[in-house]
Amino acid sequence: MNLTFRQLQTFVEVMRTGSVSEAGRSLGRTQPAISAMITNLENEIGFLLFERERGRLVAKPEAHYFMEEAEHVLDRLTQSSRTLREIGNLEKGRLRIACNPASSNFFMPQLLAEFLKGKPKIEASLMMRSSRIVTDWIASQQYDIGFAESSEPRSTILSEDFALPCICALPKNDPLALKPVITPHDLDGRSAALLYEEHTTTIQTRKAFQDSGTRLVKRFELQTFLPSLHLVEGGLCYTICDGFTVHSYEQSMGSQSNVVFKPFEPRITLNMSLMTPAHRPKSIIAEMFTAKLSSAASALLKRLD
Amino acid sequence: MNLTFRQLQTFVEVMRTGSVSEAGRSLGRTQPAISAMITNLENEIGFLLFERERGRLVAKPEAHYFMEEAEHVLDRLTQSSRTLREIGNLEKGRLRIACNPASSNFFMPQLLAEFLKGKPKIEASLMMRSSRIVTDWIASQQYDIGFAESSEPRSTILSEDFALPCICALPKNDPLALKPVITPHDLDGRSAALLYEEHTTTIQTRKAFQDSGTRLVKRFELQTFLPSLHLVEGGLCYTICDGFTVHSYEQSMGSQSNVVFKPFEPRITLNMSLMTPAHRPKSIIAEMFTAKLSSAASALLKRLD
DNA sequence: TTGAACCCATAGATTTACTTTATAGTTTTG
DNA sequence: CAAAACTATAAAGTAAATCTATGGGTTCAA
Repeated sequence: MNLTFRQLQTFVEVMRTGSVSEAGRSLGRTQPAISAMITNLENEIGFLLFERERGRLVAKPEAHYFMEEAEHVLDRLTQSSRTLREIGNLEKGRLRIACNPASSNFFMPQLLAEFLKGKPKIEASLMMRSSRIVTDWIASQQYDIGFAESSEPRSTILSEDFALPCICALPKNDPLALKPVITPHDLDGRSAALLYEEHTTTIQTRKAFQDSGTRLVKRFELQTFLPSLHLVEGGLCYTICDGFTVHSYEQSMGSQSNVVFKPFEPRITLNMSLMTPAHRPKSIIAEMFTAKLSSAASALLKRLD
Repeated sequence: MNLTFRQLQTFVEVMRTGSVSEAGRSLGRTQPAISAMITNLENEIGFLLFERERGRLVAKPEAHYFMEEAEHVLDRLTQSSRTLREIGNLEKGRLRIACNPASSNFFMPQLLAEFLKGKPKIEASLMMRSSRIVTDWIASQQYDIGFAESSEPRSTILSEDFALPCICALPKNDPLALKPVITPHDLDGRSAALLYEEHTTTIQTRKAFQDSGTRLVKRFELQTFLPSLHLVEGGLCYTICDGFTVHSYEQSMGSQSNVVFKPFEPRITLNMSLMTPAHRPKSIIAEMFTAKLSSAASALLKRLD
């Protein structure tokens, strides 16, 4: 016995309308089509579902029994159709994102919020971890999308890289704020806020000062750049921070900030990677968000230049 | 979007086996058939379920999502198929039977037990009530099958009638036990056990004695005949009882009984009706049992003659 | 590196299943 | 009693799924 969707649908409609002709009308088919399909169904299951009395169909008790089953099946099927349509329309799905602290303050949450607008059924998670952990999570396929500082390429990770220039932050009233570009000479001997020594920005900054024979004075050592901007605000130091932090600060402060951002030469870059697990297909929703993230990162890169 | 079971089945098999070719083998179809059906499914739902990587199919996350749905639908469908098969094999169904007291002792329960042998999923009920109530229950379609003393024909009831001759019960050692047929003259003036005056057997018995000018001496009045046979056993009376009671007594006593049964002339008949609701289709199981009951009643009728 | 054995996709022919049209027999209805 | 329901059946047409045949790609081992 091999039931088909068409048979169930036809049977249910005949039961509901109580007539072959009416079912045909309601299903947009002709009466003989319905009649033949019911006859065929009966032959297939091996017993009569209806009795033909005076030219009409009368449902046998077995038909009522079968009716419940058929309706359940059809309900499940239409539910599946709806689910598929939702997936196709990007209304439904799952999105697991991990990012590093710098991008987690404003950049990523803003992007995600915008992306999820009008998609209430998307189940999304955004986790903030160190870049090393984010990378591991992508390699182990625990997350769909990772955005963090670049590390050694791995075969298990597909990544798109962005070299984001770091920007020098100075107090608004600092005379240097009038210069279009800041160099180590401008900052010779002044108090700086830096990250821990192993961080790529710290290493690059030290090298820049060393190469130009100027003095880098570390007055503050922090885990992330964002708090350092409040120190700059207070005139306590300058800092050369990443673009995400600039973005975060501008978003949170608006125009009434007491800090100005200036390009720094030589370039100190923060290499960010947009990572996805290799050897595994991406969900449609993940592909869409990856594209959005990629273009947002490019836009930020362009703005920082 | 209009999903078919064939599509779901094909998709599920491809997911399970992880390959179009393997799914084709397992489904008894060719690889191109599967390939085309998957492509078609993808076109219909509007997004790709698989990625084609180096000549292989790799399921996208959406496919896993869809897989659960598809399996649910198919599970329900195969369950429905099984239910239908069970109904077709008379393994499943419902049977509501009502019968009068006389047939409820042995006749009906034996018949039902035999019928239900090997049909554990049949939900059967057998109720004993007066013939009047049984008839009402059938007319009101509360029961599928009724077996009771005949009453006036009703348009709401289909019935098959059986005129069962009543049989004279005598003590084994009674000289009359040697006669092949008993008549009112043989019993003139002897103690009898009868049912209540309104009962058809009582009326017919009285008339038989009256017509032959002999005396009917009612020593016992009972609701049913079965207890009267124990009085006959004790040599206290004779009785002219219905065939079901004879059947019940023989079944319960076996051969070591102290009662003999002899035909009685003129005939006293108990009219029984096998009733089913008119204007409503019978279930297959009810039809089967009706047929069995009909032939059992005919057999009993034949045996009593 | 080359051939064998896999894999999947596509095209054209074929088969199958379903539908429509046409028709006839019933029953119900006005 | 005629008209308008209803269902069933047969024949013809259509759409969908399948098969055969083929080609291109990958993997594996000799």
